[in-house]
Amino acid sequence: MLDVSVIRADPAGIRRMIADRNKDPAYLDLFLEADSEWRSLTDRSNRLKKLRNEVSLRISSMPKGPEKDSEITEMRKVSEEIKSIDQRLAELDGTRTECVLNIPNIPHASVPLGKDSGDNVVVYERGEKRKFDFKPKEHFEIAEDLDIIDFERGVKVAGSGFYVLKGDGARLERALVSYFLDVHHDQGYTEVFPPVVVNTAALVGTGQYPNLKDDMYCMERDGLWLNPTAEVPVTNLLQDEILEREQLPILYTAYLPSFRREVGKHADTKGIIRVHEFNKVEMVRFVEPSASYGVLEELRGDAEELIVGLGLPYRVLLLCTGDMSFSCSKCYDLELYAPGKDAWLEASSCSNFTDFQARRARIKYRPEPHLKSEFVHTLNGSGLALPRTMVALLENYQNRDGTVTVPEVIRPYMKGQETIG
RNA sequence: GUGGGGGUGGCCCAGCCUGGUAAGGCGUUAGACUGCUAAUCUAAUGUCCGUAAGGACUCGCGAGUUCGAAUCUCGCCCCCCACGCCA
Repeated sequence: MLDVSVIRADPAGIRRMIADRNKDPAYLDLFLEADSEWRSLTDRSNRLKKLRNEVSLRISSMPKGPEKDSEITEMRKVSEEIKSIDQRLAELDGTRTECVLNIPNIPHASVPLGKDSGDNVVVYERGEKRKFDFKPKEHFEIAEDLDIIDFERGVKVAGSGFYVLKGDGARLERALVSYFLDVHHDQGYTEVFPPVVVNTAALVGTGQYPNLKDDMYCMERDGLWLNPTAEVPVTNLLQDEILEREQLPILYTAYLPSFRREVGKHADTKGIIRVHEFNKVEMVRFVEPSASYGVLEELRGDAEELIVGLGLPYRVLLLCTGDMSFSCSKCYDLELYAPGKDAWLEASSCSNFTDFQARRARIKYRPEPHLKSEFVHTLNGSGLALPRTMVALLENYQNRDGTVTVPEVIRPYMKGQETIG
């Protein structure tokens, strides 16, 4: 969330920003209204409390008698008034909080203005698209022919949008996860394995709640949610903490299944491009504010290293204001080329959240020892999402005879196996 | 799940029975003093409102009683110990 003083200082600028991001400006208007009443009532409540504090202290040393009784009667009335004002204040504060939680982060100056995904900018494209001397198949054909993905049985045990990896498919998935984690380890990340479920406070912290609540699975009975991305549990590991400057930067990587309801999304019914549960390796960084935009480039490089290692063609997109997600100030998408489908698949999203998440989750650090603490900046990026990596890999490495060559960097994780099928 | 103990400022800890507006210590920073360091002394070290002066809030969270709640009452959360159950 934004610093309320930033909102108060330039409401018109914030209104323009919200429009650039295709978000609802109603929360801003409601905030400004509630905030101004909240401030004046806060002042009034404080004055009455001051009076009560003074008189109460005086009462304690007064002798019994009519004078004391009348003071007590008077204060009883004051207390009632305070109570009713504070009730109204609580309502107003609730409104203020709700509003400010629904106002998006401010885009960085380098982010292109744009309406939707059509206005995203292709920064560059790398890796050669392979020339096929046969018609490349789509991933689900390859996988079914090799019996490494079972779609029907996934539906049987969990429903549509779930699938089963089998045999070399399951082994390949596990190998990819290990490869990703090992590369991140060498890049300086500390591996963590957090809970798969998260509470509502954690979702508020990273910004998925309230605006994405319909996209997540909720276990109402226990007040828990299935994480939509490891970003949520990993970033919130440091919720409510004050770090010393020497502790920064902190780099975490995590492998974790992620869950999305995908309501209202156009269904890619065939295959594993859009599913309800998928594995993902995530990178999360906590850094000093002045470093964050430079670190975003590094983070993107960390994800690209995986793609280059796998030998897959890809491109880098800089998202425009209208297409960026709610919490970030700048975001790159990495898209893998899938020749069977002849399409670019988003396999990673690398974002700088500046202090937006840190303020929601109260993650601070002290720039100077024991002086005033400030919010850190948080960043995260996928490295990488498994299903789409799997799709790109199967389609790029397929052979005329229906087999799939295992990329060299993956072979050590599959006991040296060179082909599947 | 049951029983017991606990949650107090950046950290530690007193106060709770017996209500009167958070004591003390540590760490750190600044100043003073001192050849230097250490020690010592003084001050600062949470959030909010306010241009400021100033004020309010803050004792796990929420509600209640009271002129007044860290303190009393009720509900909830979390941690520790023991027992129970269990992959």
